[in-house]
Amino acid sequence: MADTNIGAPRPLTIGKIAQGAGIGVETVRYYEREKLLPKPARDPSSGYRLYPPSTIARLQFIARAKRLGFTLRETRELLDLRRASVDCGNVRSRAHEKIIQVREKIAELQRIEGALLRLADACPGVGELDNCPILAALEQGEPDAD
Amino acid sequence: MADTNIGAPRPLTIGKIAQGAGIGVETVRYYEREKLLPKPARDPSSGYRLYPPSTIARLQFIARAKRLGFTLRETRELLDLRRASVDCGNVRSRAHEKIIQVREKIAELQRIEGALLRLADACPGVGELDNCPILAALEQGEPDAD
DNA sequence: CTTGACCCTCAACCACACTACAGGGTTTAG
DNA sequence: CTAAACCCTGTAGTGTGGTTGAGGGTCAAG
Repeated sequence: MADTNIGAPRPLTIGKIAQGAGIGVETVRYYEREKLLPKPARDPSSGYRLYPPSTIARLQFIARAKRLGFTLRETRELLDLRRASVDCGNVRSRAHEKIIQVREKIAELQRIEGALLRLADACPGVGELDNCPILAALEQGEPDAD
Repeated sequence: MADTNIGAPRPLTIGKIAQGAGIGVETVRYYEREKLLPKPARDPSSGYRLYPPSTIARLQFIARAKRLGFTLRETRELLDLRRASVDCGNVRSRAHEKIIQVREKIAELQRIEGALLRLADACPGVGELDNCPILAALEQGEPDAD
């Protein structure tokens, strides 16, 4: 009875999508102001915002990007890649920039992961941890070639 | 003449380590207040802070962690793992928590990377990008099992 | 021995990303 | 029909992570 009716978009109110994404209603309105969400349709009589269910996924994406150290501005740029379908070459090069960014983050996390693993492994059995060469790895990355 | 004299720690002033790490002098003092850096030695006559060169690596680690979405508090916890050498079991379990955190971040970044790659690939040749299933991937992750 | 670059403390200020009212209208369950 | 639960706009406040400035002392070159 629910999945036979695919023609209807069954729009959700702001409270529903906020709850679905695990964030506050105020935050959703904030993201709209900051252009991370497009302006939604409105109920003509009440003025209530009406969202397609896919908005929940979009909000979850924003939350994930945030946890990964992307600013809202950067996250908006990621989301805008899909909208800029007019100029494909541009999208490609922007996407590649973002891919490089993402790969750098992954590499840095992997270095931290390795250091933490070695740290956890080395711990029981040694008394002097303070000048352990393993820990130096935690504090050293590739030299910045900026 | 430089590497034969390993006995001398040749301490650096705050300006030098800030420049070495690519951050501001004020930020270094801020990190000291926030206990991400231990209180450094001081020149007895001038009161100037004197840092061991390894401080630069520590600051670079902080910068990296920040870019990866760790808060200063979380970064301090990472750095404190080495200091807590007293209680090894504790260090191990804390390190494992952090490893799990780091692996989640890596997995999320890899999903984003994959989505971006497919986006860049799919771009030239199609006219309608808006309801492309590839883009749905960018907006969808594993359901939160929180 | 001065002048400019550097350092000190302390306090105020800033941007970002929310979060919480105030003061109102709407919807819905009983 | 009323009361709770929801929604609206707008403005103000919060926490984090710095940044800037005032008012001063210190060091290195000429």
